[in-house]
Amino acid sequence: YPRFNPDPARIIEYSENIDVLPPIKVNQHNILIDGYHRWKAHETAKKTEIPCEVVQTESEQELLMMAVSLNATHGLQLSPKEKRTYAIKWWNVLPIEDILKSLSISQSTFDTYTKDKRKQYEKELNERVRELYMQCWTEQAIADEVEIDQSVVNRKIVDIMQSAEIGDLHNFDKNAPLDLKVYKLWQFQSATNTVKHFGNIPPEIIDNLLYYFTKPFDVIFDPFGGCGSTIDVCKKRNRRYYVSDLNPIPARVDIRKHDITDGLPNDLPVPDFVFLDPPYWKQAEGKYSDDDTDLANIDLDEFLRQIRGIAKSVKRKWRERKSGYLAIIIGEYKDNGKIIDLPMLCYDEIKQFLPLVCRYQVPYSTQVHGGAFVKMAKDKKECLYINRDLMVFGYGV
DNA sequence: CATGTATGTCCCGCGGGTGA
DNA sequence: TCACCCGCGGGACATACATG
Repeated sequence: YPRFNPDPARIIEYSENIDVLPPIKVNQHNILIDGYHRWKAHETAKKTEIPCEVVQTESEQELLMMAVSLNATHGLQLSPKEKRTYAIKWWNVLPIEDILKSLSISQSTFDTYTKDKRKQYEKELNERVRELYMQCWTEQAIADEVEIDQSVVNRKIVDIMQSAEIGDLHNFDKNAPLDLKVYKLWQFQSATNTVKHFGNIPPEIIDNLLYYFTKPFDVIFDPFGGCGSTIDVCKKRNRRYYVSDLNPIPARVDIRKHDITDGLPNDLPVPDFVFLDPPYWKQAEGKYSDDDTDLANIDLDEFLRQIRGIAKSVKRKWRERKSGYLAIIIGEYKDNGKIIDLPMLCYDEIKQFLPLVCRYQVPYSTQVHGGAFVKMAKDKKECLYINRDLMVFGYGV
């Protein structure tokens, strides 16, 4: 029943004239549609029977509609407040003509009732478009998702970029503090990401890379997404991101599932910045997955071949425009006491396609060598590595 | 050639204003 | 609150353009 506040005086008035009241209206399940006051009047007059008209209703919605429209045309009209509530509730759910008719209000009244709701809806729509655009969805895919035309999406995106560029381009530090590194030694406190995932790196590394090598709305590609810290930083810094992983963790729906050993994803836009934080060879064996195609589980030659393949296909993407950066963070690896200089080996592969731009030292924030291993190293007169190399290849714009 | 993006044009509907 | 008018923004559609 649609009315919020019944009128007691009306009930008493009706109860004194029980015999002349028209029948009330219920549906097939004895749900009251029309005649609440008449019904209450019968109760007040201690009657056990009441004349009824039974109608069929298909849905909850139809039932409510019928109740409201009957109410609006006779007896006590719904108050404007009640009408407003129903107008807002039905907007974008029912055809406008039906709403206008049931509430017996004009288009302009309906418009003023629903103004706030429509504004809110528009705002949410734009936010959703922006979100999907930042996740590197194509305009057509966004259009399908939010059920508007591609051209509309295109114009919305132009708006978004124009309105954002003023502040964000030059004030990197505006929204969130940046732990900026001015020397080529990038040491940070610890990995702060709360989601536990082996091999996750401090997000400050990506933050600094974005500062030095990218601008707002650049496309950042991270095929070893892990726990998604790249996404968090990109969101903060207004960068578009395409983050994938062989086995995305369920908690992060915005990490795409993709096996980078199959090549670059075919829906990847031309990236401006590629970030590689690969699980390297047997150091992390089995810690990511048992999948044979996981880079953590393959042998050294195959690992290097994959790195080479990524560099090659990334360069192909940049064939036309000759701009973009590829960064890789990687440390040495010890195999039965024998040191494998992975950074050098990776450098050898990547430099065949892209020139080295810059190289940083990134110390591990946690203890990486056990006591026994340190002793063994001392005995064998060997020094132990304690940092990763962060190498940036590519071309400036 | 296929896919994705931008643009020109038409037109609906919304907002705002006014008077009843 | 409603009817009416009017101006304009934004959405739909078709199509041109860009890119790999």
